[in-house]
Amino acid sequence: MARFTRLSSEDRRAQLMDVALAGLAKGGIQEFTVDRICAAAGVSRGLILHHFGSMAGLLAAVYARLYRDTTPDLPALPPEIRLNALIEGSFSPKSFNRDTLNAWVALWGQIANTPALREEHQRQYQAYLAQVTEAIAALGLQADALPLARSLICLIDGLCLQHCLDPEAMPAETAKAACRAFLAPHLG
Amino acid sequence: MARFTRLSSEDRRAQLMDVALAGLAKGGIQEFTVDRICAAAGVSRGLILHHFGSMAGLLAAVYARLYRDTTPDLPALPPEIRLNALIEGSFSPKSFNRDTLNAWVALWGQIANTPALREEHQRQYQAYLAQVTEAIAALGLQADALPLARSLICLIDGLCLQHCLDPEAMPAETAKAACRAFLAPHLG
DNA sequence: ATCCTTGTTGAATGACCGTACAGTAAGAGT
DNA sequence: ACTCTTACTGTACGGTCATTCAACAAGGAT
Repeated sequence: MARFTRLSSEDRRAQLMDVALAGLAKGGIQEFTVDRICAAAGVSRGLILHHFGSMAGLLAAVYARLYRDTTPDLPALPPEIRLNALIEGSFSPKSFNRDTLNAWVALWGQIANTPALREEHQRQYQAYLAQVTEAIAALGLQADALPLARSLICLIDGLCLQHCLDPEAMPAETAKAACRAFLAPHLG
Repeated sequence: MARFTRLSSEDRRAQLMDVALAGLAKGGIQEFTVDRICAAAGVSRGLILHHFGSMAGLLAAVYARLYRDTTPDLPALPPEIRLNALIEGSFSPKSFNRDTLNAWVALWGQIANTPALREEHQRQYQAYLAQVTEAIAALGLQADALPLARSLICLIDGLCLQHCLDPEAMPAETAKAACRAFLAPHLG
């Protein structure tokens, strides 16, 4: 009779990241503690450090997971629908809901003061920016794609922040319309 | 020989808010503790609760102070220069620097999980939105001022977030240009 | 000079924090 | 059936946390 189930390192890591992410979504960074995460996952207190080295390591891993789960894989799509997929994906119920955005904002608040998280952010953002820039450049416009991509990302982030702090003031359709209105002058 | 100086309630509150804000700017929400704030202010540990009731009360007061210190008083300006003043003010060195933005992002991360801060945010944002909407409406355009104001605020917030997380990737001039490019199509 | 309001102190409390680590056991490989 | 790797447990540790509260004193009022 096994006293505990022994998972592969990969599976256990995934479980702990999921549980930690759910905590961040529900209660912000205050929920991100060894006790609460291990209790919610049903494992002992020592397991997080075994798999992630430190709480900062888990935080960085959670950030990467959130990025991967909520940003579309643009290069896999035909060039002409990438921008639309970005907008639809960013404001789809899976990404654009209070819980998920709560986790985003909670993580943003830690980036400046957590070196491991900071490095992970640099990595993820750089890849994300490159994808959006490529999606714009692929349309073959005269405009400079890079600053346009930066601005679009900033607008999306701002809209997400707004929805998180005040959901009824920024519904998904309004947010999509704002992005399209922003892009329209540049797309002719 | 006085063992301590006795300030008016107003002065002591202002001092504690300033010290707390400086801590948020320097080290994020981790610096927002009774011990650190009181030590930095040179007062005893009991004083914060005497003046603010709780740490959440101080947090809400700090948020209001940050809002007041970094947003321009638009109604006091002539209508035709208000939007420009908003952009210049939002990205002036006083507001658009890593420390100040670090405090903003740290506070955003707490809004969803701190009722007192949440209420303060609703108050401040509503007043801010009204001012920006009025600044747009005063120009007498055909466009609907309210959604435009919301989008502009989101863009500004997103640009601030970006600068906070990655300053060199989003200098002030780039941010201003993004705002002007956003507004241009609507201003004719 | 005395009183009174209230700003201020600082110790006490009980809960929670992340990390270290020595020991346990699961389950695949042989 | 045995070994070996390593996932896993759970206590212990030194700090830090917000809050409470009874006592103290500063300084204006009278």
